[in-house]
Amino acid sequence: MIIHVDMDAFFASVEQTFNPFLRGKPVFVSGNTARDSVIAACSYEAKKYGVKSGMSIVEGLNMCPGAIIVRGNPEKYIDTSQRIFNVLKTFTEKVELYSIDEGFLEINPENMRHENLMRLGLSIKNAINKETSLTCSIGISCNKTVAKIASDLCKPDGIMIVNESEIREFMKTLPVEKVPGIGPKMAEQLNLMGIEFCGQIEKIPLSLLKKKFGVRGEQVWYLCHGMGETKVRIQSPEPKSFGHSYTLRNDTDDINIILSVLCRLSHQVGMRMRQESYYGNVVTVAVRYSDFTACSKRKTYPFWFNDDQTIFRYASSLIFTESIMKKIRLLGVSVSGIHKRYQMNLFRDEKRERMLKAMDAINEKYGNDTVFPCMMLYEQIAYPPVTKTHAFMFSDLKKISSGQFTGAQEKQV
DNA sequence: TCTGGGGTCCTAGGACCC
DNA sequence: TCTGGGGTCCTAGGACCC
Repeated sequence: MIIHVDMDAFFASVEQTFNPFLRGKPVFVSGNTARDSVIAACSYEAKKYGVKSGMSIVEGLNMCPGAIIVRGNPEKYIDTSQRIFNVLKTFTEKVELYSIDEGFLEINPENMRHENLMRLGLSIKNAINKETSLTCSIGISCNKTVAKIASDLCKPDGIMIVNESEIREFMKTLPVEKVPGIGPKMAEQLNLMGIEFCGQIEKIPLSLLKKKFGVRGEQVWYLCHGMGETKVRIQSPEPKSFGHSYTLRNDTDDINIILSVLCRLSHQVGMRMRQESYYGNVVTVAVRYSDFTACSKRKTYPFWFNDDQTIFRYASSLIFTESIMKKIRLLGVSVSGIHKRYQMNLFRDEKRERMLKAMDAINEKYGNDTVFPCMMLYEQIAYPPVTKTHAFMFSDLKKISSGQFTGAQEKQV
Protein backbone atom coordinates (compact mmCIF):
# COMPACT_ATOMS: atom_id res chain seq x y z
CA MET A 1 0.00 0.00 0.00
CA ILE A 2 1.02 3.58 -0.60
CA ILE A 3 0.45 6.32 1.95
CA HIS A 4 0.53 9.92 0.79
CA VAL A 5 1.21 12.47 3.51
CA ASP A 6 0.45 16.08 2.61
CA MET A 7 0.90 18.90 5.10
CA ASP A 8 -2.04 21.28 5.47
CA ALA A 9 -1.36 24.85 4.23
CA PHE A 10 2.27 24.15 5.05
CA PHE A 11 4.06 27.53 4.92
CA ALA A 12 1.12 29.36 6.48
CA SER A 13 0.73 26.78 9.25
CA VAL A 14 4.44 26.95 10.07
CA GLU A 15 4.14 30.72 10.42
CA GLN A 16 1.12 30.29 12.68
CA THR A 17 2.94 27.89 15.00
CA PHE A 18 5.91 30.26 15.28
CA ASN A 19 3.73 33.33 15.79
CA PRO A 20 0.64 32.78 17.99
CA PHE A 21 -0.75 36.14 16.88
CA LEU A 22 -1.38 34.67 13.42
CA ARG A 23 -3.35 31.68 14.70
CA GLY A 24 -6.99 31.56 13.72
CA LYS A 25 -6.48 34.44 11.27
CA PRO A 26 -6.34 34.62 7.47
CA VAL A 27 -2.65 34.65 6.54
CA PHE A 28 -0.97 34.97 3.14
CA VAL A 29 2.63 33.85 2.90
CA SER A 30 4.29 35.73 0.08
CA GLY A 31 7.38 34.66 -1.79
CA ASN A 32 10.65 36.04 -0.55
CA THR A 33 11.20 38.13 -3.68
CA ALA A 34 11.69 41.69 -4.89
CA ARG A 35 8.05 42.05 -5.87
CA ASP A 36 5.54 40.79 -3.31
CA SER A 37 3.02 39.72 -5.82
CA VAL A 38 1.79 36.17 -5.43
CA ILE A 39 0.54 34.07 -2.57
CA ALA A 40 2.89 31.15 -2.02
CA ALA A 41 0.55 29.68 0.60
CA CYS A 42 -2.42 30.79 2.65
CA SER A 43 -4.02 29.65 5.89
CA TYR A 44 -7.33 27.80 6.01
CA GLU A 45 -8.96 30.91 7.42
CA ALA A 46 -8.09 32.59 4.08
CA LYS A 47 -8.97 29.55 1.95
CA LYS A 48 -12.53 29.87 3.26
CA TYR A 49 -12.82 33.02 1.17
CA GLY A 50 -11.71 31.18 -1.95
CA VAL A 51 -8.09 32.30 -1.81
CA LYS A 52 -5.63 29.83 -3.33
CA SER A 53 -1.87 29.67 -3.53
CA GLY A 54 -0.56 31.06 -6.79
CA MET A 55 -3.06 33.90 -6.78
CA SER A 56 -1.82 37.46 -6.85
CA ILE A 57 -1.91 39.19 -3.50
CA VAL A 58 -4.20 41.87 -4.92
CA GLU A 59 -6.69 39.25 -6.01
CA GLY A 60 -6.44 37.54 -2.63
CA LEU A 61 -7.02 40.77 -0.73
CA ASN A 62 -10.11 41.47 -2.81
CA MET A 63 -11.57 38.15 -1.69
CA CYS A 64 -10.31 38.34 1.86
CA PRO A 65 -9.64 41.97 2.79
CA GLY A 66 -8.34 41.47 6.33
CA ALA A 67 -5.61 38.99 5.50
CA ILE A 68 -2.20 39.37 7.11
CA ILE A 69 0.69 39.15 4.69
CA VAL A 70 3.82 37.44 5.95
CA ARG A 71 7.12 37.28 4.09
CA GLY A 72 8.15 33.64 3.64
CA ASN A 73 11.03 32.13 5.63
CA PRO A 74 12.49 29.29 3.56
CA GLU A 75 14.92 28.10 6.27
CA LYS A 76 12.06 27.51 8.69
CA TYR A 77 10.17 25.43 6.13
CA ILE A 78 13.19 23.36 5.21
CA ASP A 79 13.98 22.68 8.86
CA THR A 80 10.37 21.73 9.63
CA SER A 81 10.25 19.55 6.53
CA GLN A 82 13.34 17.63 7.65
CA ARG A 83 11.81 17.01 11.06
CA ILE A 84 8.64 15.71 9.40
CA PHE A 85 10.55 13.30 7.15
CA ASN A 86 12.53 12.05 10.13
CA VAL A 87 9.21 11.21 11.77
CA LEU A 88 7.99 9.44 8.62
CA LYS A 89 11.16 7.35 8.52
CA THR A 90 10.32 5.91 11.92
CA PHE A 91 7.36 4.15 10.26
CA THR A 92 9.23 2.67 7.30
CA GLU A 93 12.50 3.08 5.45
CA LYS A 94 10.58 3.32 2.18
CA VAL A 95 9.87 7.05 2.21
CA GLU A 96 9.86 9.25 -0.88
CA LEU A 97 10.48 12.97 -0.44
CA TYR A 98 8.08 14.17 -3.07
CA SER A 99 8.24 17.87 -2.22
CA ILE A 100 8.96 20.07 0.76
CA ASP A 101 5.58 19.23 2.31
CA GLU A 102 4.59 15.92 0.73
CA GLY A 103 5.85 12.38 1.01
CA PHE A 104 4.95 8.85 -0.03
CA LEU A 105 5.35 5.82 2.23
CA GLU A 106 5.29 2.23 1.03
CA ILE A 107 3.98 -0.24 3.56
CA ASN A 108 3.29 -3.93 3.67
CA PRO A 109 0.67 -4.32 6.35
CA GLU A 110 0.07 -7.92 7.43
CA ASN A 111 -3.51 -6.96 7.80
CA MET A 112 -4.95 -4.58 5.22
CA ARG A 113 -8.28 -4.21 6.96
CA HIS A 114 -9.73 -0.76 7.01
CA GLU A 115 -9.42 -0.30 10.79
CA ASN A 116 -5.73 -1.22 10.70
CA LEU A 117 -4.93 1.23 7.93
CA MET A 118 -6.94 3.89 9.73
CA ARG A 119 -5.02 3.26 12.93
CA LEU A 120 -1.71 3.51 11.06
CA GLY A 121 -2.76 6.77 9.40
CA LEU A 122 -3.79 8.22 12.73
CA SER A 123 -0.52 7.30 14.38
CA ILE A 124 1.44 9.00 11.56
CA LYS A 125 -0.67 12.14 12.00
CA ASN A 126 -0.18 12.09 15.75
CA ALA A 127 3.57 11.61 15.47
CA ILE A 128 3.92 14.55 13.07
CA ASN A 129 1.69 16.70 15.24
CA LYS A 130 3.68 15.84 18.35
CA GLU A 131 6.94 16.85 16.62
CA THR A 132 5.74 20.00 14.83
CA SER A 133 2.24 20.93 16.12
CA LEU A 134 1.16 20.80 12.47
CA THR A 135 -1.68 18.87 10.88
CA CYS A 136 -1.53 16.87 7.68
CA SER A 137 -3.84 14.89 5.47
CA ILE A 138 -3.30 11.28 4.58
CA GLY A 139 -4.41 9.31 1.56
CA ILE A 140 -3.99 5.54 1.48
CA SER A 141 -4.40 3.38 -1.60
CA CYS A 142 -2.54 0.85 -3.70
CA ASN A 143 -0.84 3.43 -5.93
CA LYS A 144 0.54 6.95 -5.69
CA THR A 145 -2.02 8.60 -7.95
CA VAL A 146 -5.06 7.50 -5.98
CA ALA A 147 -3.33 8.01 -2.63
CA LYS A 148 -2.55 11.59 -3.62
CA ILE A 149 -6.07 12.30 -4.82
CA ALA A 150 -7.44 10.84 -1.60
CA SER A 151 -5.27 13.02 0.64
CA ASP A 152 -6.36 16.05 -1.35
CA LEU A 153 -10.05 15.21 -0.97
CA CYS A 154 -9.91 14.78 2.81
CA LYS A 155 -8.09 18.07 3.52
CA PRO A 156 -7.57 19.45 6.05
CA ASP A 157 -6.55 17.10 8.84
CA GLY A 158 -8.19 14.02 7.33
CA ILE A 159 -7.55 10.42 6.43
CA MET A 160 -9.00 8.68 3.40
CA ILE A 161 -8.51 5.06 2.41
CA VAL A 162 -9.34 3.79 -1.06
CA ASN A 163 -8.94 0.05 -1.42
CA GLU A 164 -8.20 -1.52 -4.77
CA SER A 165 -11.76 -2.79 -5.08
CA GLU A 166 -13.11 0.73 -4.47
CA ILE A 167 -11.01 2.55 -7.05
CA ARG A 168 -13.42 2.24 -9.97
CA GLU A 169 -16.29 3.67 -7.97
CA PHE A 170 -13.98 6.34 -6.54
CA MET A 171 -12.86 7.58 -9.97
CA LYS A 172 -16.33 7.48 -11.47
CA THR A 173 -17.46 10.90 -10.24
CA LEU A 174 -14.04 12.51 -9.86
CA PRO A 175 -13.61 15.63 -12.02
CA VAL A 176 -10.66 15.12 -14.37
CA GLU A 177 -8.91 18.28 -13.18
CA LYS A 178 -8.52 16.72 -9.71
CA VAL A 179 -6.08 14.18 -11.12
CA PRO A 180 -2.40 15.07 -10.68
CA GLY A 181 -0.96 15.11 -14.18
CA ILE A 182 -4.08 16.58 -15.75
CA GLY A 183 -3.70 20.34 -15.83
CA PRO A 184 -6.03 23.09 -17.01
CA LYS A 185 -5.20 22.62 -20.71
CA MET A 186 -5.72 18.88 -20.78
CA ALA A 187 -8.87 19.20 -18.66
CA GLU A 188 -10.26 21.67 -21.16
CA GLN A 189 -9.52 19.32 -24.06
CA LEU A 190 -11.14 16.42 -22.25
CA ASN A 191 -14.20 18.51 -21.41
CA LEU A 192 -14.52 19.35 -25.10
CA MET A 193 -14.62 15.62 -25.78
CA GLY A 194 -17.45 15.33 -23.27
CA ILE A 195 -15.27 13.94 -20.51
CA GLU A 196 -15.82 15.81 -17.27
CA PHE A 197 -15.39 12.94 -14.85
CA CYS A 198 -12.74 10.24 -14.83
CA GLY A 199 -15.40 7.53 -15.11
CA GLN A 200 -16.39 8.83 -18.52
CA ILE A 201 -12.97 7.81 -19.87
CA GLU A 202 -14.25 4.25 -19.94
CA LYS A 203 -16.15 4.91 -23.13
CA ILE A 204 -12.99 6.23 -24.83
CA PRO A 205 -10.54 3.70 -26.26
CA LEU A 206 -6.88 4.11 -25.30
CA SER A 207 -5.92 4.20 -28.96
CA LEU A 208 -8.03 7.30 -29.56
CA LEU A 209 -6.40 9.29 -26.74
CA LYS A 210 -2.99 8.08 -27.88
CA LYS A 211 -3.68 9.25 -31.40
CA LYS A 212 -5.01 12.61 -30.26
CA PHE A 213 -2.54 13.52 -27.50
CA GLY A 214 0.39 11.15 -27.95
CA VAL A 215 2.23 10.03 -24.82
CA ARG A 216 0.22 12.46 -22.68
CA GLY A 217 -3.03 10.94 -23.88
CA GLU A 218 -1.88 7.48 -22.94
CA GLN A 219 -0.94 8.72 -19.47
CA VAL A 220 -4.29 10.43 -19.04
CA TRP A 221 -6.12 7.21 -19.92
CA TYR A 222 -4.26 5.28 -17.22
CA LEU A 223 -4.60 8.10 -14.67
CA CYS A 224 -8.35 8.35 -15.16
CA HIS A 225 -8.62 4.60 -14.62
CA GLY A 226 -6.99 5.14 -11.24
CA MET A 227 -3.72 3.50 -12.18
CA GLY A 228 -0.36 4.84 -11.12
CA GLU A 229 3.09 4.07 -9.75
CA THR A 230 3.16 1.52 -6.98
CA LYS A 231 6.77 1.96 -5.85
CA VAL A 232 8.24 4.83 -3.90
CA ARG A 233 11.58 6.31 -4.95
CA ILE A 234 13.80 6.36 -1.92
CA GLN A 235 16.77 7.82 -3.79
CA SER A 236 16.21 11.34 -4.96
CA PRO A 237 17.04 11.48 -8.67
CA GLU A 238 20.13 13.24 -10.05
CA PRO A 239 19.36 16.85 -10.96
CA LYS A 240 18.95 17.66 -14.66
CA SER A 241 19.38 21.42 -14.41
CA PHE A 242 20.23 24.27 -12.05
CA GLY A 243 18.46 27.55 -12.56
CA HIS A 244 17.48 30.84 -10.98
CA SER A 245 15.13 33.51 -12.19
CA TYR A 246 14.23 36.93 -10.94
CA THR A 247 11.34 39.31 -11.50
CA LEU A 248 12.80 42.80 -11.57
CA ARG A 249 11.59 45.43 -9.16
CA ASN A 250 10.69 47.51 -12.21
CA ASP A 251 10.39 46.43 -15.81
CA THR A 252 13.43 47.66 -17.69
CA ASP A 253 15.28 47.74 -20.99
CA ASP A 254 18.47 49.14 -19.42
CA ILE A 255 21.19 46.78 -20.61
CA ASN A 256 23.33 47.51 -17.54
CA ILE A 257 20.59 46.35 -15.22
CA ILE A 258 19.90 43.34 -17.42
CA LEU A 259 23.55 42.29 -17.42
CA SER A 260 23.86 42.92 -13.72
CA VAL A 261 20.91 40.64 -13.02
CA LEU A 262 22.26 37.96 -15.38
CA CYS A 263 25.53 38.23 -13.49
CA ARG A 264 23.87 37.61 -10.14
CA LEU A 265 21.76 34.75 -11.47
CA SER A 266 24.86 33.16 -13.04
CA HIS A 267 26.67 33.53 -9.72
CA GLN A 268 23.83 31.85 -7.84
CA VAL A 269 23.65 29.00 -10.33
CA GLY A 270 27.43 28.51 -10.35
CA MET A 271 27.67 28.47 -6.57
CA ARG A 272 25.02 25.81 -6.26
CA MET A 273 26.59 23.68 -8.95
CA ARG A 274 29.98 23.85 -7.26
CA GLN A 275 28.46 23.11 -3.87
CA GLU A 276 27.07 19.89 -5.26
CA SER A 277 30.02 19.23 -7.61
CA TYR A 278 28.07 19.29 -10.86
CA TYR A 279 29.11 20.58 -14.26
CA GLY A 280 26.92 21.44 -17.22
CA ASN A 281 27.36 22.30 -20.90
CA VAL A 282 24.09 24.05 -21.82
CA VAL A 283 23.16 27.59 -20.85
CA THR A 284 19.60 28.85 -21.18
CA VAL A 285 18.48 32.43 -20.73
CA ALA A 286 14.78 33.04 -20.22
CA VAL A 287 13.09 36.40 -20.67
CA ARG A 288 9.61 37.51 -19.78
CA TYR A 289 8.54 40.87 -21.14
CA SER A 290 6.26 43.36 -19.45
CA ASP A 291 3.35 42.14 -21.60
CA PHE A 292 4.03 38.63 -20.27
CA THR A 293 5.21 37.20 -23.55
CA ALA A 294 8.24 35.02 -23.03
CA CYS A 295 11.19 33.70 -24.93
CA SER A 296 14.23 31.60 -24.22
CA LYS A 297 17.63 31.17 -25.84
CA ARG A 298 19.85 28.20 -25.29
CA LYS A 299 23.26 27.07 -26.42
CA THR A 300 25.20 23.86 -26.03
CA TYR A 301 28.98 23.91 -25.62
CA PRO A 302 31.49 21.13 -26.22
CA PHE A 303 32.92 21.32 -22.71
CA TRP A 304 31.57 21.36 -19.17
CA PHE A 305 31.70 24.20 -16.69
CA ASN A 306 30.28 25.49 -13.42
CA ASP A 307 32.02 28.79 -12.90
CA ASP A 308 30.11 32.03 -12.60
CA GLN A 309 32.05 33.89 -15.21
CA THR A 310 31.67 31.26 -17.91
CA ILE A 311 27.95 30.98 -17.24
CA PHE A 312 27.62 34.76 -17.24
CA ARG A 313 29.63 35.19 -20.42
CA TYR A 314 27.44 32.67 -22.25
CA ALA A 315 24.24 34.05 -20.74
CA SER A 316 25.10 37.58 -21.85
CA SER A 317 26.08 36.47 -25.35
CA LEU A 318 22.66 34.79 -25.56
CA ILE A 319 20.84 37.93 -24.43
CA PHE A 320 22.69 39.91 -27.09
CA THR A 321 21.15 37.66 -29.76
CA GLU A 322 17.70 38.85 -28.72
CA SER A 323 16.66 42.28 -29.94
CA ILE A 324 14.95 43.76 -26.94
CA MET A 325 12.04 45.83 -28.20
CA LYS A 326 9.96 45.73 -25.02
CA LYS A 327 10.70 46.21 -21.35
CA ILE A 328 11.80 43.11 -19.53
CA ARG A 329 9.99 41.85 -16.46
CA LEU A 330 11.80 38.64 -15.62
CA LEU A 331 15.20 37.13 -16.35
CA GLY A 332 16.29 33.56 -15.80
CA VAL A 333 19.56 31.68 -16.18
CA SER A 334 19.84 27.95 -16.05
CA VAL A 335 22.50 25.37 -16.79
CA SER A 336 21.63 21.88 -17.99
CA GLY A 337 23.48 19.04 -19.68
CA ILE A 338 24.56 18.11 -16.18
CA HIS A 339 27.47 15.77 -15.48
CA LYS A 340 28.83 14.88 -12.10
CA ARG A 341 32.43 14.66 -13.20
CA TYR A 342 34.74 17.13 -14.74
CA GLN A 343 35.67 16.45 -18.35
CA MET A 344 39.18 17.70 -18.82
CA ASN A 345 38.83 21.14 -20.36
CA LEU A 346 41.54 22.33 -22.70
CA PHE A 347 40.96 25.93 -21.70
CA ARG A 348 40.94 25.23 -18.03
CA ASP A 349 42.03 28.21 -15.95
CA GLU A 350 43.56 26.89 -12.76
CA LYS A 351 44.14 30.30 -11.28
CA ARG A 352 40.45 31.05 -11.66
CA GLU A 353 39.53 27.74 -10.14
CA ARG A 354 41.58 28.56 -7.06
CA MET A 355 39.90 31.96 -6.88
CA LEU A 356 36.44 30.39 -7.05
CA LYS A 357 37.38 27.88 -4.39
CA ALA A 358 38.50 30.70 -2.12
CA MET A 359 35.34 32.68 -2.85
CA ASP A 360 33.13 29.67 -2.10
CA ALA A 361 35.02 28.97 1.12
CA ILE A 362 34.60 32.57 2.29
CA ASN A 363 30.92 32.58 1.41
CA GLU A 364 30.40 29.31 3.18
CA LYS A 365 32.06 30.64 6.29
CA TYR A 366 30.68 34.17 6.41
CA GLY A 367 27.45 33.96 4.43
CA ASN A 368 26.55 33.88 0.77
CA ASP A 369 26.80 37.60 0.10
CA THR A 370 30.29 38.14 1.45
CA VAL A 371 32.25 37.92 -1.82
CA PHE A 372 30.66 38.18 -5.24
CA PRO A 373 31.23 39.65 -8.69
CA CYS A 374 30.89 43.42 -8.36
CA MET A 375 28.75 43.66 -11.46
CA MET A 376 25.93 42.15 -9.43
CA LEU A 377 25.71 45.39 -7.53
CA TYR A 378 24.51 47.46 -10.43
CA GLU A 379 20.92 46.32 -10.24
CA GLN A 380 20.88 46.93 -6.51
CA ILE A 381 22.31 50.42 -6.67
CA ALA A 382 20.36 51.35 -9.78
CA TYR A 383 17.61 52.62 -7.50
CA PRO A 384 18.23 55.54 -6.96
CA PRO A 385 20.11 56.25 -10.21
CA VAL A 386 23.81 55.58 -10.35
CA THR A 387 26.59 58.16 -10.36
CA LYS A 388 28.62 58.94 -13.46
CA THR A 389 31.53 56.88 -12.14
CA HIS A 390 29.31 53.88 -11.71
CA ALA A 391 27.83 54.31 -15.14
CA PHE A 392 31.31 54.46 -16.66
CA MET A 393 32.50 51.43 -14.76
CA PHE A 394 29.54 49.39 -15.82
CA SER A 395 29.74 50.39 -19.43
CA ASP A 396 33.22 48.81 -19.40
CA LEU A 397 31.90 45.71 -17.71
CA LYS A 398 29.25 45.53 -20.36
CA LYS A 399 31.89 45.59 -23.07
CA ILE A 400 33.75 42.77 -21.36
CA SER A 401 30.72 40.62 -21.18
CA SER A 402 29.84 41.24 -24.79
CA GLY A 403 33.39 40.40 -25.86
CA GLN A 404 34.13 43.90 -27.20
CA PHE A 405 37.52 44.07 -25.51
CA THR A 406 40.66 42.21 -26.37
CA GLY A 407 42.22 40.10 -23.62
CA ALA A 408 44.74 42.81 -22.69
CA GLN A 409 42.11 45.53 -22.48
CA GLU A 410 39.89 43.27 -20.42
CA LYS A 411 42.65 42.68 -17.90
CA GLN A 412 43.33 46.37 -17.60
CA VAL A 413 39.70 47.16 -16.89
C1' DT B 1 -0.88 47.02 -7.24
C1' DC B 2 -2.62 41.22 -12.17
C1' DT B 3 0.07 37.16 -12.97
C1' DG B 4 6.83 34.09 -8.09
C1' DG B 5 10.38 30.62 -8.38
C1' DG B 6 12.11 25.95 -8.38
C1' DG B 7 11.90 22.09 -11.37
C1' DT B 8 10.73 17.79 -15.15
C1' DC B 9 9.06 16.00 -19.33
C1' DC B 10 7.39 16.18 -24.13
C1' DT B 11 7.13 17.89 -28.96
C1' DA B 12 8.39 19.54 -33.45
C1' DG B 13 11.46 21.07 -36.88
C1' DG B 14 16.04 21.32 -38.69
C1' DA B 15 20.98 19.94 -39.17
C1' DC B 16 23.73 16.26 -39.78
C1' DC B 17 25.42 11.40 -40.28
C1' DC B 18 25.43 6.71 -42.44
C1' DT C 1 15.22 11.93 -64.97
C1' DC C 2 14.61 14.42 -58.17
C1' DT C 3 15.84 13.59 -53.65
C1' DG C 4 14.67 6.83 -48.95
C1' DG C 5 15.07 5.62 -44.21
C1' DG C 6 17.25 5.18 -39.95
C1' DG C 7 19.29 7.58 -36.27
C1' DT C 8 21.15 11.55 -32.94
C1' DC C 9 21.64 16.13 -31.37
C1' DC C 10 20.14 20.85 -30.96
C1' DT C 11 16.78 24.72 -30.15
C1' DA C 12 12.42 26.81 -28.68
C1' DG C 13 8.19 26.46 -26.64
C1' DG C 14 4.70 24.70 -23.67
C1' DA C 15 2.23 21.70 -20.11
C1' DC C 16 2.51 20.41 -15.66
C1' DC C 17 4.03 19.82 -10.67
C1' DC C 18 4.82 21.97 -5.80
